[in-house]
Amino acid sequence: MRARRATIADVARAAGVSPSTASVVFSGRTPVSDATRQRVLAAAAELGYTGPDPRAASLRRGRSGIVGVVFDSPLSSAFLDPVTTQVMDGLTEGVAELGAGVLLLRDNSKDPDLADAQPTLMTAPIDAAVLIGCSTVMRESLDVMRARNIPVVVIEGDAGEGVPQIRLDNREAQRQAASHLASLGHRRVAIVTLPSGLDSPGRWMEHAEESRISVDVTRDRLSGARDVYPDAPAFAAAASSIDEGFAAGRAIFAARPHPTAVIAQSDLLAAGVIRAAEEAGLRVPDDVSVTGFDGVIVDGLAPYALTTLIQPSTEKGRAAGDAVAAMLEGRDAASLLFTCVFREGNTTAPVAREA
Amino acid sequence: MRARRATIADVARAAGVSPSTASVVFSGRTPVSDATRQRVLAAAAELGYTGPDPRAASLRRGRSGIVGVVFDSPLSSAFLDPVTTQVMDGLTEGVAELGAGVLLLRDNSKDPDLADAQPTLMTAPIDAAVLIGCSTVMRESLDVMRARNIPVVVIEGDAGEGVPQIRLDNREAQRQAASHLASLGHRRVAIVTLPSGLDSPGRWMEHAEESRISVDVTRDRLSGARDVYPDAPAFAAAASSIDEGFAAGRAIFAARPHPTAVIAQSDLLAAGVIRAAEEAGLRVPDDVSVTGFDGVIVDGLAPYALTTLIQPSTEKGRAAGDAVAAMLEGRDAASLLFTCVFREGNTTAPVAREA
DNA sequence: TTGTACGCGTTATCAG
DNA sequence: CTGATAACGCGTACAA
Repeated sequence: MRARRATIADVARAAGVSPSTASVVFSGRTPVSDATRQRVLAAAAELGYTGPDPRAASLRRGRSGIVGVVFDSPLSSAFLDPVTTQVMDGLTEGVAELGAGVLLLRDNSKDPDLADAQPTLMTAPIDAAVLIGCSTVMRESLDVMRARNIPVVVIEGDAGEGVPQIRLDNREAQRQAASHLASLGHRRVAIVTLPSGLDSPGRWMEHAEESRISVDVTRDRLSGARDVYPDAPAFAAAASSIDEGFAAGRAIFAARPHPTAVIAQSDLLAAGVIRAAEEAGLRVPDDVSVTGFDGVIVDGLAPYALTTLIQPSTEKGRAAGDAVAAMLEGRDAASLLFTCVFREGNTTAPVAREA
Repeated sequence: MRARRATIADVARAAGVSPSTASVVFSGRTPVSDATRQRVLAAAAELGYTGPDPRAASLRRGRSGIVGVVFDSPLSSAFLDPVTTQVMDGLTEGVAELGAGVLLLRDNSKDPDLADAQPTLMTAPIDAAVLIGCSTVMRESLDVMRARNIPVVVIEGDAGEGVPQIRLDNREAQRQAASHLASLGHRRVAIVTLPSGLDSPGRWMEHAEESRISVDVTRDRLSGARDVYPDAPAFAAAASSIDEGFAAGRAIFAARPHPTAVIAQSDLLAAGVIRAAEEAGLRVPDDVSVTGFDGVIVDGLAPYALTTLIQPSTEKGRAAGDAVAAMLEGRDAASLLFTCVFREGNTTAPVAREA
């Protein structure tokens, strides 16, 4: 057994051709006569050569075929959210056309302990980066990206000027749902928001706090609801999950008289709210209407079909992939604003006449 | 603006030191006097040099700091499963200590169309690979891995000899749950299995088919149940989800007399079965006992606490990371067999006396 | 269609 | 603590 693995040069020598010819046989970027191809392949098989070393190829080409995806939350919790999952789906698909794969990266710019151990935007051999939900951090890393000419795209976040954003018109969409409820006659409405970024536990929010919400999505959706219901009480959930929606719902239906409608900022929250309503002996939508947001399939929610806003999450991921591809080809990518489609399910109904 | 980006050589020249010294300043692998360090850093700042190019470093070092994770299902569906999510969590943590990150790879060895576009085990610059749930495919890729001396580890799958496996004692665990039901007096029991790999739709399985189940996990858990209940009817779900469990439950509770207990091969399935039981007017656990498998938190299942087998999924991921680390350091990694912990929740109870 | 020549940007090694 | 040297393995003009 030879100490050193065979290189393409060895193969070329064995096949009696030049290294460049052998290279071309493997990359297929130039026509090669069938005879030589066979010789090269045979020599490769003989030597146990299995193709160009990706590391060397990536240095030479200046491309690694890897796109970094940066999360601002622990990966474990990120993948709990179906929307993130779908975004990843679209993204992987989008970058696949580019011949690239996706490298999971965690934003630990605020956690210096881990910063060394883990690969980062700065140390990973990536051709481009996609930031998911970055709100404020990582300015430093972003400067480095710029200095290195590494394209960056942000999904639902703001990374400063020059960084294309893929976002949703959250405010307008949420306003639609609110208007829908208003047109059904609902006046006593409660809102369940996504985490606000202010603090962790689920709780009622003061009106004055709302301007300090640091999570863009939460703030924008709330604004949309406020356009219609300026005074509705808002409960900030600790996370986007059925269980947190359930907790919020319990708090909400403890009030007397109970609200006749609840605007939830995500489908998972809405599902939890519905459970809480059932627990409180309220029928949905007869006694209380509930709207969601996202349009994801909530496992186990059947037979309800949420009235919700269907957001094109997979398309957002794809768009990010496309944007990255464009920038990699030297074109520049514009920011994109997606819109939601309102879907009326069976969880909203006209407000019951006050008996 | 200069056409070519500054390299470490430029920095060294500007700082009046040798390239190797400059390199050492950035890698920190050798002590450097404070004075020189400052000079080098200053020169770097001056030239807009932001650190070594990861691609070149990876060629030289022979390490890219990337571990590939190969899924045998679409990424979108893979991340729907909480167990996979947790495994990923442990894995990312495990490889982080190695200073590595995780590259998502899809096994498209049976789908030649995509095989070119997407990066694969063969073309991605990875230091090691972790296969999740690989059952039979990818032999070819595996040979290449071996030829390249790239460590491979498999989680809940079999990649042939020489490839360390991280698995669960599925059979023994499931037998425990079955024995628990037996000790509670249950005789009429139904089983809901994970997908069998035979075909997609959820349906009752013929006894004869069971030997042909191609998914290891499904087969092993079924064997465990069969050790106690050799003749219980088995319904193969189309996927591990609450909705599929619900469908299975409906089929199961349509029978008269209905089973007094259901063994589900996953918690999600169990949650769906419970829903179906409720729908059929059966109380859990009074009228029917249900056991799950995995010990994950099922969002929205409260107030039930499943009787289930808690599997150390995060630890499995971590173990895979550790195994990879070991192999990368030249030590060899042994296969690992994890065990589950039986947890009695409030979804199982003694069988009701036949009235 | 094939071969020649060179550099991609770094870092290990070892001597000073 | 610093510097000289020599790869790492490949792709691609360009010429033949």
